[in-house]
Amino acid sequence: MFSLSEENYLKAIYHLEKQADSGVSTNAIAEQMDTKASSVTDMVKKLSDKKLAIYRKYQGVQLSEVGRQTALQIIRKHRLWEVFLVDKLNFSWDEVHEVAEQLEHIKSEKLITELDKFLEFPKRDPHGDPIPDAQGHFQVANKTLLSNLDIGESGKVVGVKDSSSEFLKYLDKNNIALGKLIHVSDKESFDESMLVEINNEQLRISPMVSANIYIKI
Amino acid sequence: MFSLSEENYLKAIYHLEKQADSGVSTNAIAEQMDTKASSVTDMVKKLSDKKLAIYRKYQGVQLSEVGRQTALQIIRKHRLWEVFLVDKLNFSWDEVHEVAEQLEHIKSEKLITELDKFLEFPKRDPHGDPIPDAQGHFQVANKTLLSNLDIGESGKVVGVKDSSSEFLKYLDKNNIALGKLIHVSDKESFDESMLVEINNEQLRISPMVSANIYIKI
DNA sequence: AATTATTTTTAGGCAAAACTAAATAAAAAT
DNA sequence: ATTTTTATTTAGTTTTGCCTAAAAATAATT
Repeated sequence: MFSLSEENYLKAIYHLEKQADSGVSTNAIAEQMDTKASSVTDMVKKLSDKKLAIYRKYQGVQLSEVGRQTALQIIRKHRLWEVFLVDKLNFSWDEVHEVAEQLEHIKSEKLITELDKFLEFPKRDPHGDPIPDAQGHFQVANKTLLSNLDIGESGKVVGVKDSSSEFLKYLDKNNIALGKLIHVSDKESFDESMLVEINNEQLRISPMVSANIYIKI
Repeated sequence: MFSLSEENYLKAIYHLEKQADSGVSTNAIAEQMDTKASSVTDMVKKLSDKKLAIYRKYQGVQLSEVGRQTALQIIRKHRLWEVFLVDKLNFSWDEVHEVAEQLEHIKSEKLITELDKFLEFPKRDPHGDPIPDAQGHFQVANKTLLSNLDIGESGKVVGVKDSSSEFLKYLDKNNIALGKLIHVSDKESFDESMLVEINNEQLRISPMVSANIYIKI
């Protein structure tokens, strides 16, 4: 159907579209994919020819409906495999990304249908991200970043924005995990650091950290 | 490490080496891989440069020790995934090949170690073929083709030589499966067809069939 | 508004892995 | 021992996806 490279571009554009509201820029894609802008231009033309994206020179790209659906199905596979790795194969949440990055490209309708069933239709991946269903539908959680909470507020950890291995390991080390209750005890105005209570302990966290933890109040 | 294409060549050469005792011919590889002889020559040179194979012009190829080990690890992955698909995801033995063909190229040491553990260290795949361990060791079963049995002999079905979907479906339809006892009641000398007893029923099978079922006496 | 800086695109190339067609070597047949 | 057939290799192309360097368009500054 689509090449590995095409699939990766669709995924990257999908993720970038969530942030930027206008068209996604060539440079943004190049950075995300760790490639050169000229390579992006080439591929974006190809996606446009295949009706997977809408592209106007110098104006950036958007996914077409078909492109969006395709991207969602790749994300679906990625996240289901992540659940598999963590729930069944003893991977930790900071180890799954690379492998899921490969597994998401395996082509088999039955494989993914059965995997979904085998995992009992999980709704979220190990990082708290929603898993689209076969129709591309998924629940958008109403969550905010921990950095948005005011002193005295509390909520439950429901996701992470940065899911890099380094950040996840930091969270593990400090016993911050999905589902945990977190309370904002104090906020330092000059550096935006926070004093939070979690696991009945006080912990000081930098704005880098609080801006990457999703909370549901 | 190695490209998808390189891995597929190593696997093909490995399988062909089992039959042909001298070097594997360019044409044999081309046929197996459904490609052209000239493409094979190109790749075989590359494998030779990388010390994965020993190649002398016009004399065919053999795998080096490294090449053999690499091939065995790909086969290990292929067969473990087949077990996973059948045991955990409700695939039937005629549906697994294509998907395992893709999954075998996923690169992750941990993935395969944990998958093996999760499946409780299976020794054979759904077609009765042995699964090499992490060191490339595997049990060679002493089995013969059903076509080699004489009238009056019996044995247990332990494998298939042809594992094409068509053949496996034929076996399913006739209730022939791994582990079943089979008895040779009669053999027609002029067309080599056989009358066998299986599941307490008499069944006439052609030499095409009896030459593709492995039996342990 | 003109200049400068940044972003994006074009043009031309490269490597991998395939192909076709032609040339050469090996094997088989006369 | 030639000739014919078959197998293999070489040479030259193609496609995909990337690259660099130069050109063109857009955005930012003065």
